Amino acid sequence: MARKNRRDAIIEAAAELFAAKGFRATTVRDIAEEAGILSGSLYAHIATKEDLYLEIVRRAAQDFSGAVGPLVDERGDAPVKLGRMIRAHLGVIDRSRAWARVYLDDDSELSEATRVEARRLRREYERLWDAVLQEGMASGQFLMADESLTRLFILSALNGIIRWYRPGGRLSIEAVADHYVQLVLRVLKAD
Amino acid sequence: MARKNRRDAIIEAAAELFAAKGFRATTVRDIAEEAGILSGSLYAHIATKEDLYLEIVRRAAQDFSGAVGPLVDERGDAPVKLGRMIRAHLGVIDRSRAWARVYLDDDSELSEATRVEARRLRREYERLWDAVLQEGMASGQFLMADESLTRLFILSALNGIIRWYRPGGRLSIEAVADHYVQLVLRVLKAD
DNA sequence: CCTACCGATCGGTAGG
DNA sequence: CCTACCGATCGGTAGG
Repeated sequence: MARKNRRDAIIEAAAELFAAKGFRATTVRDIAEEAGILSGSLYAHIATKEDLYLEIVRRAAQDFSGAVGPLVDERGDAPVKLGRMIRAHLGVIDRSRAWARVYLDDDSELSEATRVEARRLRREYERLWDAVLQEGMASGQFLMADESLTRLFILSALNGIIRWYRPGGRLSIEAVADHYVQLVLRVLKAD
Repeated sequence: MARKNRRDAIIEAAAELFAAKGFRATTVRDIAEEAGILSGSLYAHIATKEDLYLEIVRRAAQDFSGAVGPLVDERGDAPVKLGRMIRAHLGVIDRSRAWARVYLDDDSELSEATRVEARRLRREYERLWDAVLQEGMASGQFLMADESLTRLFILSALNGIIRWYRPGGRLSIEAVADHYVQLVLRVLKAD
Protein backbone atom coordinates (compact mmCIF):
# COMPACT_ATOMS: atom_id res chain seq x y z
CA MET A 1 0.00 0.00 0.00
CA ALA A 2 2.73 2.48 -0.92
CA ARG A 3 1.46 5.58 -2.70
CA LYS A 4 -2.27 5.41 -2.29
CA ASN A 5 -3.83 8.25 -4.18
CA ARG A 6 -7.42 8.92 -4.97
CA ARG A 7 -7.21 7.18 -8.32
CA ASP A 8 -6.02 4.01 -6.60
CA ALA A 9 -8.86 4.25 -4.13
CA ILE A 10 -11.32 4.51 -7.01
CA ILE A 11 -9.87 1.47 -8.74
CA GLU A 12 -9.91 -0.45 -5.49
CA ALA A 13 -13.56 0.43 -4.92
CA ALA A 14 -14.45 -0.55 -8.46
CA ALA A 15 -12.67 -3.90 -8.11
CA GLU A 16 -14.66 -4.77 -5.00
CA LEU A 17 -17.93 -3.76 -6.61
CA PHE A 18 -17.31 -5.42 -9.97
CA ALA A 19 -16.36 -8.60 -8.13
CA ALA A 20 -19.42 -8.49 -5.92
CA LYS A 21 -22.12 -7.38 -8.34
CA GLY A 22 -20.65 -7.58 -11.81
CA PHE A 23 -19.64 -4.85 -14.22
CA ARG A 24 -23.06 -3.95 -15.48
CA ALA A 25 -24.82 -4.01 -12.13
CA THR A 26 -22.22 -1.70 -10.64
CA THR A 27 -22.98 1.96 -11.34
CA VAL A 28 -20.50 4.79 -11.48
CA ARG A 29 -22.48 6.26 -8.58
CA ASP A 30 -21.76 3.11 -6.52
CA ILE A 31 -18.08 3.43 -7.25
CA ALA A 32 -17.95 7.14 -6.49
CA GLU A 33 -19.81 6.70 -3.21
CA GLU A 34 -17.42 3.95 -2.15
CA ALA A 35 -14.53 6.27 -2.97
CA GLY A 36 -16.13 9.12 -1.05
CA ILE A 37 -16.85 11.48 -3.94
CA LEU A 38 -19.73 12.22 -6.31
CA SER A 39 -20.15 10.42 -9.58
CA GLY A 40 -19.37 13.45 -11.71
CA SER A 41 -16.05 13.87 -9.94
CA LEU A 42 -15.06 10.37 -10.94
CA TYR A 43 -14.30 11.60 -14.42
CA ALA A 44 -11.47 13.80 -13.23
CA HIS A 45 -9.62 10.53 -12.57
CA ILE A 46 -10.89 8.08 -15.15
CA ALA A 47 -12.04 8.20 -18.74
CA THR A 48 -14.85 5.68 -18.74
CA LYS A 49 -16.27 2.94 -16.57
CA GLU A 50 -14.83 0.39 -18.95
CA ASP A 51 -11.31 1.82 -18.59
CA LEU A 52 -11.67 1.17 -14.90
CA TYR A 53 -12.35 -2.46 -15.66
CA LEU A 54 -9.30 -2.72 -17.90
CA GLU A 55 -7.10 -1.16 -15.25
CA ILE A 56 -8.27 -3.75 -12.73
CA VAL A 57 -7.60 -6.61 -15.12
CA ARG A 58 -4.13 -5.26 -15.87
CA ARG A 59 -3.20 -4.95 -12.22
CA ALA A 60 -4.57 -8.40 -11.45
CA ALA A 61 -2.62 -9.86 -14.35
CA GLN A 62 0.49 -8.27 -12.88
CA ASP A 63 -0.31 -9.74 -9.49
CA PHE A 64 -0.56 -13.25 -10.87
CA SER A 65 2.38 -12.99 -13.24
CA GLY A 66 4.50 -11.32 -10.60
CA ALA A 67 3.82 -14.05 -8.07
CA VAL A 68 3.97 -17.07 -10.37
CA GLY A 69 6.31 -16.00 -13.16
CA PRO A 70 9.59 -16.01 -11.23
CA LEU A 71 8.90 -19.54 -9.98
CA VAL A 72 9.21 -20.98 -13.48
CA ASP A 73 12.95 -20.31 -13.53
CA GLU A 74 13.74 -21.22 -9.96
CA ARG A 75 15.67 -24.29 -8.88
CA GLY A 76 13.78 -27.57 -8.71
CA ASP A 77 12.18 -30.13 -10.96
CA ALA A 78 8.83 -29.70 -12.64
CA PRO A 79 6.66 -31.25 -9.89
CA VAL A 80 8.30 -29.07 -7.25
CA LYS A 81 7.93 -25.95 -9.35
CA LEU A 82 4.33 -26.73 -10.17
CA GLY A 83 3.60 -27.13 -6.48
CA ARG A 84 5.07 -23.70 -5.78
CA MET A 85 3.09 -22.18 -8.63
CA ILE A 86 -0.17 -23.61 -7.37
CA ARG A 87 0.48 -22.23 -3.91
CA ALA A 88 1.38 -18.83 -5.33
CA HIS A 89 -1.66 -18.78 -7.60
CA LEU A 90 -4.03 -19.66 -4.77
CA GLY A 91 -2.23 -17.13 -2.60
CA VAL A 92 -3.07 -14.35 -5.04
CA ILE A 93 -6.68 -15.49 -5.18
CA ASP A 94 -6.79 -15.38 -1.41
CA ARG A 95 -5.08 -12.02 -0.93
CA SER A 96 -6.59 -10.24 -3.93
CA ARG A 97 -9.95 -11.92 -4.14
CA ALA A 98 -11.82 -9.09 -5.84
CA TRP A 99 -9.11 -8.41 -8.41
CA ALA A 100 -8.72 -12.09 -9.13
CA ARG A 101 -12.43 -12.49 -9.66
CA VAL A 102 -12.61 -9.66 -12.15
CA TYR A 103 -9.53 -10.99 -13.91
CA LEU A 104 -10.56 -14.63 -14.10
CA ASP A 105 -14.16 -14.09 -15.17
CA ASP A 106 -14.46 -13.43 -18.87
CA ASP A 107 -17.05 -10.73 -18.51
CA SER A 108 -19.25 -10.88 -21.55
CA GLU A 109 -20.79 -7.49 -20.96
CA LEU A 110 -17.86 -5.49 -22.26
CA SER A 111 -16.73 -4.19 -25.62
CA GLU A 112 -14.82 -6.51 -27.92
CA ALA A 113 -11.62 -4.46 -27.60
CA THR A 114 -11.65 -4.77 -23.82
CA ARG A 115 -12.38 -8.46 -23.88
CA VAL A 116 -9.61 -9.08 -26.40
CA GLU A 117 -7.07 -7.36 -24.19
CA ALA A 118 -8.23 -9.20 -21.07
CA ARG A 119 -8.04 -12.49 -22.94
CA ARG A 120 -4.55 -11.67 -24.17
CA LEU A 121 -3.36 -11.08 -20.61
CA ARG A 122 -4.87 -14.35 -19.44
CA ARG A 123 -3.32 -16.27 -22.32
CA GLU A 124 0.08 -14.79 -21.55
CA TYR A 125 -0.25 -15.95 -17.97
CA GLU A 126 -1.30 -19.43 -19.03
CA ARG A 127 1.93 -19.80 -20.94
CA LEU A 128 3.78 -19.91 -17.65
CA TRP A 129 1.84 -23.01 -16.81
CA ASP A 130 2.44 -24.54 -20.21
CA ALA A 131 6.16 -24.05 -19.74
CA VAL A 132 6.25 -26.11 -16.57
CA LEU A 133 3.90 -28.76 -17.88
CA GLN A 134 6.15 -29.18 -20.89
CA GLU A 135 9.21 -29.32 -18.70
CA GLY A 136 7.66 -32.13 -16.71
CA MET A 137 6.65 -33.95 -19.83
CA ALA A 138 10.16 -33.68 -21.22
CA SER A 139 11.63 -35.06 -18.01
CA GLY A 140 9.13 -37.89 -17.99
CA GLN A 141 7.71 -36.81 -14.65
CA PHE A 142 4.36 -35.71 -16.04
CA LEU A 143 2.17 -37.94 -18.14
CA MET A 144 -0.34 -36.21 -20.40
CA ALA A 145 -2.28 -37.45 -23.39
CA ASP A 146 -3.15 -33.89 -24.43
CA GLU A 147 -1.21 -31.04 -22.92
CA SER A 148 -3.57 -28.18 -23.61
CA LEU A 149 -6.58 -30.17 -22.42
CA THR A 150 -4.72 -31.06 -19.24
CA ARG A 151 -3.81 -27.43 -18.62
CA LEU A 152 -7.41 -26.39 -19.06
CA PHE A 153 -8.52 -29.11 -16.67
CA ILE A 154 -6.02 -28.07 -14.02
CA LEU A 155 -6.50 -24.31 -14.27
CA SER A 156 -10.27 -24.70 -14.24
CA ALA A 157 -10.00 -26.73 -11.06
CA LEU A 158 -7.74 -24.14 -9.44
CA ASN A 159 -9.73 -21.12 -10.53
CA GLY A 160 -12.97 -22.70 -9.39
CA ILE A 161 -11.76 -21.85 -5.91
CA ILE A 162 -12.80 -18.28 -6.38
CA ARG A 163 -16.39 -19.46 -6.54
CA TRP A 164 -16.48 -21.20 -3.21
CA TYR A 165 -13.52 -20.29 -1.04
CA ARG A 166 -14.19 -17.77 1.72
CA PRO A 167 -11.55 -16.80 4.26
CA GLY A 168 -12.39 -17.94 7.75
CA GLY A 169 -13.97 -21.16 6.52
CA ARG A 170 -13.19 -24.73 7.50
CA LEU A 171 -9.84 -24.73 5.70
CA SER A 172 -7.16 -22.08 5.37
CA ILE A 173 -6.01 -21.26 1.86
CA GLU A 174 -2.74 -23.00 2.67
CA ALA A 175 -4.57 -26.19 3.63
CA VAL A 176 -6.58 -26.02 0.43
CA ALA A 177 -3.38 -25.44 -1.54
CA ASP A 178 -1.74 -28.48 0.08
CA HIS A 179 -4.66 -30.65 -0.98
CA TYR A 180 -4.86 -29.16 -4.45
CA VAL A 181 -1.15 -29.67 -5.10
CA GLN A 182 -1.61 -33.35 -4.39
CA LEU A 183 -4.66 -33.60 -6.62
CA VAL A 184 -2.94 -31.84 -9.51
CA LEU A 185 0.12 -34.06 -9.22
CA ARG A 186 -2.18 -37.04 -9.37
CA VAL A 187 -3.73 -35.69 -12.54
CA LEU A 188 -0.25 -35.64 -13.98
CA LYS A 189 0.58 -39.08 -12.58
CA ALA A 190 3.52 -37.43 -10.87
CA ASP A 191 3.46 -38.87 -7.37
CA MET B 1 -39.06 -29.96 -28.88
CA ALA B 2 -42.54 -31.25 -28.14
CA ARG B 3 -45.06 -28.54 -27.38
CA LYS B 4 -43.28 -25.33 -28.28
CA ASN B 5 -45.44 -22.42 -27.35
CA ARG B 6 -44.64 -18.75 -27.26
CA ARG B 7 -43.65 -18.85 -23.62
CA ASP B 8 -41.07 -21.54 -24.37
CA ALA B 9 -39.73 -19.46 -27.23
CA ILE B 10 -39.34 -16.51 -24.88
CA ILE B 11 -37.49 -18.58 -22.29
CA GLU B 12 -35.29 -20.03 -25.01
CA ALA B 13 -34.43 -16.56 -26.30
CA ALA B 14 -33.70 -15.34 -22.79
CA ALA B 15 -31.39 -18.30 -22.11
CA GLU B 16 -29.32 -17.55 -25.21
CA LEU B 17 -29.08 -13.87 -24.37
CA PHE B 18 -28.35 -14.30 -20.66
CA ALA B 19 -25.63 -16.80 -21.56
CA ALA B 20 -24.12 -14.52 -24.19
CA LYS B 21 -24.34 -11.14 -22.48
CA GLY B 22 -25.27 -11.72 -18.87
CA PHE B 23 -28.51 -11.03 -17.04
CA ARG B 24 -28.04 -7.34 -16.53
CA ALA B 25 -26.76 -6.55 -20.00
CA THR B 26 -29.71 -8.33 -21.57
CA THR B 27 -32.77 -6.08 -21.84
CA VAL B 28 -36.36 -7.17 -22.01
CA ARG B 29 -36.39 -5.49 -25.41
CA ASP B 30 -33.59 -7.82 -26.57
CA ILE B 31 -35.56 -10.82 -25.41
CA ALA B 32 -38.80 -9.67 -26.95
CA GLU B 33 -37.15 -8.95 -30.29
CA GLU B 34 -35.54 -12.38 -30.34
CA ALA B 35 -38.96 -13.88 -29.64
CA GLY B 36 -40.57 -11.78 -32.37
CA ILE B 37 -42.78 -9.57 -30.23
CA LEU B 38 -42.57 -6.17 -28.54
CA SER B 39 -41.26 -5.75 -25.04
CA GLY B 40 -44.61 -4.78 -23.57
CA SER B 41 -46.12 -8.00 -24.89
CA LEU B 42 -43.57 -10.01 -22.98
CA TYR B 43 -45.49 -9.42 -19.80
CA ALA B 44 -48.48 -11.37 -21.01
CA HIS B 45 -46.24 -14.44 -20.64
CA ILE B 46 -43.90 -13.67 -17.79
CA ALA B 47 -44.06 -11.78 -14.53
CA THR B 48 -40.60 -10.24 -14.38
CA LYS B 49 -37.24 -10.52 -16.05
CA GLU B 50 -35.92 -12.23 -12.96
CA ASP B 51 -38.63 -14.91 -13.13
CA LEU B 52 -37.35 -15.69 -16.59
CA TYR B 53 -33.93 -16.31 -15.13
CA LEU B 54 -35.32 -18.62 -12.47
CA GLU B 55 -37.26 -20.59 -15.04
CA ILE B 56 -34.07 -21.11 -17.06
CA VAL B 57 -32.15 -22.27 -14.01
CA ARG B 58 -34.94 -24.67 -13.09
CA ARG B 59 -35.06 -26.23 -16.53
CA ALA B 60 -31.28 -26.51 -16.69
CA ALA B 61 -31.23 -28.15 -13.27
CA GLN B 62 -33.76 -30.66 -14.60
CA ASP B 63 -31.61 -31.28 -17.65
CA PHE B 64 -28.57 -32.10 -15.56
CA SER B 65 -30.39 -34.08 -12.91
CA GLY B 66 -32.41 -35.92 -15.52
CA ALA B 67 -29.29 -36.95 -17.44
CA VAL B 68 -27.01 -37.73 -14.51
CA GLY B 69 -29.36 -38.78 -11.71
CA PRO B 70 -30.45 -42.15 -13.11
CA LEU B 71 -26.82 -43.18 -13.60
CA VAL B 72 -26.19 -43.23 -9.86
CA ASP B 73 -28.36 -46.30 -9.42
CA GLU B 74 -27.35 -48.18 -12.52
CA ARG B 75 -25.27 -51.32 -12.56
CA GLY B 76 -21.52 -50.95 -12.25
CA ASP B 77 -18.88 -49.99 -9.74
CA ALA B 78 -18.09 -46.43 -8.74
CA PRO B 79 -15.40 -45.73 -11.35
CA VAL B 80 -17.64 -46.96 -14.14
CA LYS B 81 -20.60 -44.94 -12.87
CA LEU B 82 -18.50 -41.84 -12.45
CA GLY B 83 -17.28 -42.15 -16.01
CA ARG B 84 -20.85 -42.33 -17.25
CA MET B 85 -21.81 -39.32 -15.15
CA ILE B 86 -18.96 -37.23 -16.52
CA ARG B 87 -19.96 -38.08 -20.07
CA ALA B 88 -23.59 -37.25 -19.33
CA HIS B 89 -22.68 -34.00 -17.61
CA LEU B 90 -20.50 -32.86 -20.48
CA GLY B 91 -23.18 -33.97 -22.89
CA VAL B 92 -25.67 -31.61 -21.28
CA ILE B 93 -23.16 -28.78 -21.42
CA ASP B 94 -22.66 -29.50 -25.10
CA ARG B 95 -26.31 -29.85 -26.05
CA SER B 96 -27.70 -27.13 -23.81
CA ARG B 97 -24.80 -24.73 -23.71
CA ALA B 98 -26.80 -21.58 -22.99
CA TRP B 99 -28.92 -23.15 -20.28
CA ALA B 100 -25.90 -24.75 -18.69
CA ARG B 101 -24.05 -21.48 -18.63
CA VAL B 102 -26.87 -19.65 -16.91
CA TYR B 103 -27.26 -22.51 -14.46
CA LEU B 104 -23.58 -22.95 -13.60
CA ASP B 105 -22.72 -19.28 -13.20
CA ASP B 106 -23.72 -17.94 -9.84
CA ASP B 107 -25.00 -14.66 -11.17
CA SER B 108 -24.36 -12.05 -8.53
CA GLU B 109 -26.64 -9.48 -10.10
CA LEU B 110 -29.85 -11.06 -8.88
CA SER B 111 -32.01 -10.79 -5.79
CA GLU B 112 -31.08 -12.87 -2.77
CA ALA B 113 -34.20 -15.02 -3.07
CA THR B 114 -33.36 -15.98 -6.64
CA ARG B 115 -29.75 -16.73 -5.85
CA VAL B 116 -30.75 -18.87 -2.89
CA GLU B 117 -33.05 -20.98 -5.03
CA ALA B 118 -30.44 -21.36 -7.77
CA ARG B 119 -27.87 -22.38 -5.20
CA ARG B 120 -30.25 -24.90 -3.71
CA LEU B 121 -30.75 -26.55 -7.09
CA ARG B 122 -27.02 -26.72 -7.70
CA ARG B 123 -26.40 -28.20 -4.26
CA GLU B 124 -29.03 -30.84 -4.83
CA TYR B 125 -27.34 -31.81 -8.06
CA GLU B 126 -23.93 -31.97 -6.41
CA ARG B 127 -25.24 -34.57 -4.01
CA LEU B 128 -25.45 -37.03 -6.89
CA TRP B 129 -21.72 -36.68 -7.27
CA ASP B 130 -21.11 -37.02 -3.56
CA ALA B 131 -23.05 -40.27 -3.58
CA VAL B 132 -20.80 -41.87 -6.15
CA LEU B 133 -17.63 -40.49 -4.62
CA GLN B 134 -18.65 -41.98 -1.29
CA GLU B 135 -19.50 -45.27 -2.92
CA GLY B 136 -16.01 -45.42 -4.43
CA MET B 137 -14.44 -44.49 -1.14
CA ALA B 138 -16.36 -47.22 0.64
CA SER B 139 -15.28 -49.81 -1.92
CA GLY B 140 -11.68 -48.66 -1.65
CA GLN B 141 -11.56 -47.73 -5.33
CA PHE B 142 -11.33 -43.99 -4.75
CA LEU B 143 -8.72 -42.43 -2.53
CA MET B 144 -9.53 -38.98 -1.11
CA ALA B 145 -8.07 -37.05 1.77
CA ASP B 146 -11.02 -34.64 1.79
CA GLU B 147 -14.16 -35.65 -0.01
CA SER B 148 -15.82 -32.28 -0.34
CA LEU B 149 -12.61 -30.62 -1.48
CA THR B 150 -12.13 -33.34 -4.06
CA ARG B 151 -15.67 -32.91 -5.36
CA LEU B 152 -15.13 -29.16 -5.69
CA PHE B 153 -11.89 -29.78 -7.54
CA ILE B 154 -13.48 -32.21 -9.96
CA LEU B 155 -16.67 -30.28 -10.63
CA SER B 156 -14.73 -27.06 -11.15
CA ALA B 157 -12.55 -28.81 -13.70
CA LEU B 158 -15.59 -30.21 -15.51
CA ASN B 159 -17.62 -27.02 -15.44
CA GLY B 160 -14.67 -24.98 -16.65
CA ILE B 161 -15.43 -26.54 -20.00
CA ILE B 162 -18.26 -24.12 -20.54
CA ARG B 163 -15.70 -21.32 -20.63
CA TRP B 164 -13.62 -22.68 -23.45
CA TYR B 165 -15.37 -25.47 -25.32
CA ARG B 166 -16.93 -24.51 -28.63
CA PRO B 167 -18.54 -27.08 -30.92
CA GLY B 168 -16.65 -27.59 -34.14
CA GLY B 169 -13.28 -27.13 -32.47
CA ARG B 170 -10.27 -29.43 -32.46
CA LEU B 171 -11.96 -32.02 -30.25
CA SER B 172 -15.51 -33.31 -30.14
CA ILE B 173 -17.24 -33.20 -26.79
CA GLU B 174 -16.96 -37.00 -26.69
CA ALA B 175 -13.20 -36.80 -27.16
CA VAL B 176 -12.96 -34.21 -24.40
CA ALA B 177 -15.11 -36.40 -22.18
CA ASP B 178 -12.85 -39.41 -22.81
CA HIS B 179 -9.84 -37.39 -21.71
CA TYR B 180 -11.57 -35.86 -18.75
CA VAL B 181 -12.80 -39.22 -17.46
CA GLN B 182 -9.20 -40.39 -17.38
CA LEU B 183 -8.02 -37.24 -15.62
CA VAL B 184 -10.74 -37.46 -12.99
CA LEU B 185 -10.01 -41.12 -12.32
CA ARG B 186 -6.40 -40.17 -11.82
CA VAL B 187 -7.41 -37.53 -9.31
CA LEU B 188 -9.14 -40.32 -7.43
CA LYS B 189 -6.22 -42.70 -7.87
CA ALA B 190 -8.67 -45.07 -9.46
CA ASP B 191 -6.86 -46.35 -12.52
C1' DC C 1 -14.04 17.91 -6.79
C1' DC C 2 -19.04 19.88 -6.87
C1' DT C 3 -23.46 21.53 -8.97
C1' DA C 4 -26.51 20.77 -12.25
C1' DC C 5 -27.85 18.45 -15.82
C1' DC C 6 -28.03 15.83 -20.63
C1' DG C 7 -30.05 12.21 -23.70
C1' DA C 8 -30.64 7.45 -23.67
C1' DT C 9 -32.37 3.56 -21.95
C1' DC C 10 -34.15 0.66 -18.45
C1' DG C 11 -38.13 -2.73 -16.48
C1' DG C 12 -42.64 -2.61 -16.33
C1' DT C 13 -47.82 -1.00 -16.84
C1' DA C 14 -52.56 0.67 -18.61
C1' DG C 15 -55.89 0.19 -21.80
C1' DG C 16 -57.25 -1.72 -25.49
C1' DC D 1 -50.13 -8.98 -28.55
C1' DC D 2 -49.78 -3.69 -29.65
C1' DT D 3 -49.69 1.38 -28.65
C1' DA D 4 -48.21 4.55 -25.77
C1' DC D 5 -46.08 5.67 -21.99
C1' DC D 6 -44.41 5.87 -16.82
C1' DG D 7 -40.76 7.00 -13.35
C1' DA D 8 -36.24 5.70 -12.37
C1' DT D 9 -31.77 5.33 -13.38
C1' DC D 10 -27.91 5.03 -16.36
C1' DG D 11 -22.91 6.83 -18.06
C1' DG D 12 -21.09 10.89 -18.90
C1' DT D 13 -20.42 16.26 -19.53
C1' DA D 14 -20.17 21.55 -18.91
C1' DG D 15 -18.78 25.09 -16.22
C1' DG D 16 -17.06 26.43 -12.46
